Amino acid sequence: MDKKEEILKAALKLFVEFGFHATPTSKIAKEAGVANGTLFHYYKTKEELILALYSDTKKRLTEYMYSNISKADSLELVFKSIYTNTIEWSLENKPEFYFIQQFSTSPFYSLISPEEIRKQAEPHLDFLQEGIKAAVLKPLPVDLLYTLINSHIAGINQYLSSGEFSTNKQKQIINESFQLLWDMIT
Amino acid sequence: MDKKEEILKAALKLFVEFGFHATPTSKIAKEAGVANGTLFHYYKTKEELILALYSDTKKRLTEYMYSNISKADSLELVFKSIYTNTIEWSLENKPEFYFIQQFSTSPFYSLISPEEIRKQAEPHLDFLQEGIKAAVLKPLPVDLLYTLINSHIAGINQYLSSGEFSTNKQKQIINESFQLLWDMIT
DNA sequence: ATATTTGTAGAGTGATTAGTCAATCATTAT
DNA sequence: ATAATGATTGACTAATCACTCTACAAATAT
Repeated sequence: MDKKEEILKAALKLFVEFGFHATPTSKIAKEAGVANGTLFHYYKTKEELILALYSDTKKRLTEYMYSNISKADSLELVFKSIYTNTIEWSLENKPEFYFIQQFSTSPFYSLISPEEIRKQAEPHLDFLQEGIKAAVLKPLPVDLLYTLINSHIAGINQYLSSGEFSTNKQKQIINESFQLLWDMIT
Repeated sequence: MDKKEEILKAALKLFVEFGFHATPTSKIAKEAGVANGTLFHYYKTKEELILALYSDTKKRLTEYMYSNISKADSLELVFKSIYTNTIEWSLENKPEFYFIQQFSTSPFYSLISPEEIRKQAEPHLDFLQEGIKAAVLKPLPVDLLYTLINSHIAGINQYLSSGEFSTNKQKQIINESFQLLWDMIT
């Protein structure tokens, strides 16, 4: 058991349920099964813990997004895989996905340096730029494209999370919503 | 000067800057120019104040969305007016719009009763249902349509807020993004 | 005029919080 | 074996917080 990870896991759970400031570090430590002081041994401040949790979670999402991609496929198929991966991850890791959104619309987000934001978005922007160069995607500003795709995914996640859908129905909605998105940006 | 309004105004400003729990009621009272006790005279608890601020802000947005609509216009033009109104409002009331998103992705959101959520979405859903019946909009589930449109608007707001665009460029992006959205859902 | 309600103030309170600290325990290096 | 470093603990503290309370002022009703 890695205590550092246990602390992150506990923090995620409690932040999602109660919010950042309504979650005392003492409760995080308790939930993680460590002493109060141990938490501050690994993270100098509560803020540092929050930022670390965001970076960690975002990193895990990005890794999953680009997993199981066969480079041989057409750009559309690669794009669809990334899209499907993202929504799958968001549904299989609801607290994590919710946390990312909660964090992004909180004052903590402004504590992330512009460099790190750019660095995190870079692979995605590069991929989109490729699609534009290949004349597959519409020649829109990549930032705009990126934002639209992100919002679309957030919306689909919200829709699928709020209702009760069978696995098949879910897959169908994901496919259909991909087609909507794809038609919009190509 | 209505002190009740001053308190809401102060709370909005501080919540957006610091977050709900990192904003003490004492600071809200100070910013509003009233005494500590006065705040609790109007709002029994801090939670009540937060919920009131959300309802109030959401209500003002909805009112603006449906303003200056000429019923004689085609469904597309009406839809476009609502779309444009919404984005205009979001840009002219950035803190308010940001607050709505901050609130929606916070644990406080679950304190809003399902009835009020339904009631708030109802006019929009009715309007979309109309569009489907008239065979203008694709026959998708209205909830899905609604969520997709909302996300799209949130995305455009984020894009327009993050960069520096001239008024004309802004208008152009709003028009283009409307076309993207319209093509997607019709 | 008098009584009653409502608005306003700000000092006060008990509970809670982030972070510290001195003391052990575990692990590794020499 | 010994030293040194890092991990872990939980009691402790100074500050802060949401909210209360009492007093008084203003407005309204009778």
